[in-house]
Amino acid sequence: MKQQDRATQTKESILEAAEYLFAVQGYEATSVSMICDAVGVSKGAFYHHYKTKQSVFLELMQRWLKGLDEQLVLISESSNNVKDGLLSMGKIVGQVLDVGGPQLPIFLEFLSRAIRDPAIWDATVEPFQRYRDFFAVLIQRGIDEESLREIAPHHAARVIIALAVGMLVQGLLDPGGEDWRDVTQEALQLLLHGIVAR
Amino acid sequence: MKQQDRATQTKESILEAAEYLFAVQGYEATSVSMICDAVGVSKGAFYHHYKTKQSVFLELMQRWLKGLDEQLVLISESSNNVKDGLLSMGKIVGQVLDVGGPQLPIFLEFLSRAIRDPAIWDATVEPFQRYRDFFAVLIQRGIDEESLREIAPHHAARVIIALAVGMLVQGLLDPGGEDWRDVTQEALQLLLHGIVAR
DNA sequence: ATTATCATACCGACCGGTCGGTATGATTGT
DNA sequence: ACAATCATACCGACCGGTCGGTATGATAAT
Repeated sequence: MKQQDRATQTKESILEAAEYLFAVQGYEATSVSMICDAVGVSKGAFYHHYKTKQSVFLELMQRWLKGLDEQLVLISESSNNVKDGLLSMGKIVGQVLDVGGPQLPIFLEFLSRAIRDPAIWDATVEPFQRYRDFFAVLIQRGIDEESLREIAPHHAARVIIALAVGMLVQGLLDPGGEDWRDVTQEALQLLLHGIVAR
Repeated sequence: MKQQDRATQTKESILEAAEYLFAVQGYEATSVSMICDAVGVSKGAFYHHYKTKQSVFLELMQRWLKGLDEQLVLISESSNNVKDGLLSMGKIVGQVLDVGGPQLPIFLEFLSRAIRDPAIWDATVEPFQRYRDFFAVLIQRGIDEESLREIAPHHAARVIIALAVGMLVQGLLDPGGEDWRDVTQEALQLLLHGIVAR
């Protein structure tokens, strides 16, 4: 293998090990040495590829958010009907929950660190607002095509986000409890049609 | 002042300082020494009243949850109408958001530590399930009195919790952005009546 | 006098990060 | 083709500092 290839391979391995360890043990509880041991490289190698421990965390987060982005645009493009689009949005939550028992707690790690760390905050909040705008546009489209009631798109978008985040957190705290894909799907149904009697 | 009074005073001060510092800086970033300095007592005093640093955290969390409990039963008793009860539930979120800019991030701290720490997990998840049951009962009551559609109470309860948690998280990540009491209130309205056109 | 309440001094482990050095390709001059 | 030169990738010992927690003694209330 070429030198450069092996280098990127090393860098990638560090990232993967860090992702796993951060998820299982948390950011603070995971030392740089542990990551190095897991990969089988030295601390020198680590600091050759990454400036700080935090920079690894940040790159991890940006990948995660990028993945969300891609799934969102995929759904928005593949569904012409707004209502169905919203419903299949629920599948994203299911997918996120599916990928990882162990992979998932890193989501909370992202959030809790975002509050304190300005660099992390920038990388977190900005996409969050983008997601909100995304849903707001989607809902406005639904209103225009008269498949949705005349509601405030921004507020409804916040509700959608809240639902997704809340489901993720619950799925996190009660792992074996339910099939959260179904629950999220039904949650969207409830939101769509209301729970009050007619 | 009597000796015992001064002792409980000290113990309480430690708890308050810890709450503040945990919220502002996070659990790990807050050292025992910092707490002691903030209170103006020695480490000996700290470890006289609390077995470990974690035990302080745990007691803090139990108080927090107990406060939620009390507000919930208060609302359930004060409102005869189920629909209004749900709406005023939204006020809890508002209140939680109100009490603290700086006090609030500790909520995420609770969550993220609950995943890793079994002792914290026990103290977190059990109340969570109790809240869910609480709402499930409330919703069932609504169905019985025919003010709500015939929906699955358990699932709807999860939706309510998700909404609350999601709103808290959003309020956390976007502090100056909105009046989250209004948004939560409107979110409940949307959930109640649905967003789909009739 | 005894016990609860605190203060002081200290321990051992561990942390993120640095640094001098090496081993091994890649590049260039001839 | 081959050697000289340079750049990249990596090693592992080490540093200053911090952490949670402890051992022991002083003080003061009962």
